[in-house]
Amino acid sequence: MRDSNLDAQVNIDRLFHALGDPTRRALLDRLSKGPQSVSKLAAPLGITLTAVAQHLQILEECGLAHTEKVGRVRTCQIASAGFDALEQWIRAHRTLWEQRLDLLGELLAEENEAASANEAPNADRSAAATGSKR
Amino acid sequence: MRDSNLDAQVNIDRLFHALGDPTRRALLDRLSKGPQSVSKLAAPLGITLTAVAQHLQILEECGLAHTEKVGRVRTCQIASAGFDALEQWIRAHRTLWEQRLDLLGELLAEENEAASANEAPNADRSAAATGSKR
DNA sequence: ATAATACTGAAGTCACCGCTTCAGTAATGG
DNA sequence: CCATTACTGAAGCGGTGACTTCAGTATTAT
Repeated sequence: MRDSNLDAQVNIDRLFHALGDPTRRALLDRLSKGPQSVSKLAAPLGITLTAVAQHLQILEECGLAHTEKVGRVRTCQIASAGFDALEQWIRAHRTLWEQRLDLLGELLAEENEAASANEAPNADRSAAATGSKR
Repeated sequence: MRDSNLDAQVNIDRLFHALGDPTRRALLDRLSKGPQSVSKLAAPLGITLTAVAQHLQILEECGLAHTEKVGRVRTCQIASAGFDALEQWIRAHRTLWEQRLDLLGELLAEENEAASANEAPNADRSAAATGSKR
C-alpha cells in the first residue's frame, strides 16, 4: 500500500535493481537499436514471452522503457527518465566520492613522503583488490 | 602496465545489485565522509553488526569499498573501482541511448507533419495516447 | 467462421537476499 | 589473569525475484 505515483519521480532502488539484471540490460540494448514488439524481443533470449513481458513491466516502472499496445501488438521503446535519474544520482555522488578519494590520496602521499616529494596531480587510483566469490 | 584492466573488472550485475540497496548506499554516504570501523558504521543503522559486515563484504566485492583489519578493528573506506565501472557503463550506453532518443524525437516530429507524401516501411498509426499504466 | 497470433493473468517453484541469533575467536584494557 | 570489545561463521527464517506452465482474451489472417 505504499505505492505512490512515480510518473516523474523514479525510485532509485528500483532503478538499480532493474539494471542489475543482465536480461533486462540486454533488452535495453536491443531497444536502443529501435522499437520492438514483445515477441521479437523474446525470440533470441531463450525465455518465455511471459518472462520478457515481466521484465518489460519492470523496465517501464522505473522509466527505462515505454510500451504501448496497438491492436494485439505491444511495441516497446527506450525511455529517458530512468537514464536521466541514474545520471543525476551519479552526478550528485561523484563530487563527494572524489573529494574523499582525493583526500585519501593525499594521506597516502604524506605517508610515502619519506623519499621524494614529486608527484603527478592525478594520482593513479586503480586496482581494487578483492576476491570474487559467490 | 598499459593493462587493459581486465582482472580488476567489476561485475556489473553485482555492482548494480549492491547499489540497489538503500542501507548500502547509506553506508557509502557515511564512508564518503571518512573511514569508519564496522561498529561505528553499524551504530546509527538499527541493524546488527553482522548485517553491516555482510553489506560491507558486498560493497568490497564489487569495488565500492575497501576494508582492512588492524588488531580487532576493521576499518572501512570508500573505493574507486566500483564507481569508475559505473561511470564507464554509463558513458558506454549514454551514446546509444541518446542517439535512439533523438531519433524517436525526429520520428515524432515527422509524424506530426506527415499529412502527406512520406512512406515508411510499416505504416502504423499511433492512435490515441492511452496512458494506460496497466 | 475458424485458426493463428500476440499477448495477459494467475499461480507455483526454487534460488537468493537481508536479516537475525548464537556461538565462537582474537585483540585489548584493567 | 579475566572481562570487554570487535568482529567472524554458521545456520535459519521470511520475503522477493526470475522463471515456468497453463488457461484465457483480443486481434488479425484465411
